[in-house]
Amino acid sequence: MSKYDPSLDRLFQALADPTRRALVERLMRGPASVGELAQPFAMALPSLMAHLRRLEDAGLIETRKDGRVRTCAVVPAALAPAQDWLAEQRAQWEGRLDRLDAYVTRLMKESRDDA
Amino acid sequence: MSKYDPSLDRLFQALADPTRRALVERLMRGPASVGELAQPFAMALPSLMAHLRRLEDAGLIETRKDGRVRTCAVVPAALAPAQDWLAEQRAQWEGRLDRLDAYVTRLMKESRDDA
DNA sequence: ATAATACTTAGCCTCATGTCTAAGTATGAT
DNA sequence: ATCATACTTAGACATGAGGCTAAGTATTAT
Repeated sequence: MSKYDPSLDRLFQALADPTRRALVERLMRGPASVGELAQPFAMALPSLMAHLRRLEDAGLIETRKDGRVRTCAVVPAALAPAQDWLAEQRAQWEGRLDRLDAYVTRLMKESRDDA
Repeated sequence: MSKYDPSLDRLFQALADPTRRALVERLMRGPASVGELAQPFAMALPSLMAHLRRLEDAGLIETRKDGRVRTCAVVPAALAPAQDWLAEQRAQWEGRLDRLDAYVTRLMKESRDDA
């Protein structure tokens, strides 16, 4: 488990930019066109498009072009690998605490038995 | 909620690199010296040190130098903001589904009443 | 005092990222 | 047919990221 997964790289990297996180947050409330998405940002369109491309590469959004309008929608399931990795780390940590706890408990029991 | 938080940038960015994720995974099993951490990686020490610095800047690890040995330990709580952001997105999405569901339910009810 | 160990610092290199402007293409409206 | 709209593509540019080697520093061992 948790071997090297290049898609996790792209996923975390996609989420590491405030503009892209804002785009995801916006799309979680429903699909939108590129123009609508761009509107709140003080950024040239091509720059924003580049962010959308990165989100799409990471699998976080899907887009489709109808006529001259491209509509973007979030793919919430794409967040799962990130959540899973984080949860796995927490589990690892908690397991470690449990083992420490068991160890200390055993030590205490032994010292009591020795006494 | 979920205004722009630059520390999330550093956190996600720190997790976007496989070497750094591996370091975190390793440290979740217990503290280690720089040398011990470096051992499994085919990478010059300074390169690895740079990764450790990034992890430390992101708050994911803490280090302390005793004599000539620097010991590194993970700070599991530092993962929380990432988990929280992800959970918030999921909640947003589910809220959206709930509203959709309510809407459809209402439509169906109305069309039944109309009939 | 010398030498080995365990990092550290400095500097270089290449590629990736984020941003821009300017020009191009495809579609919808008139 | 012409024009406006909604992206798209291309190219430039500055900065940051990830890697290396070589040389430096502080500790510990002999």
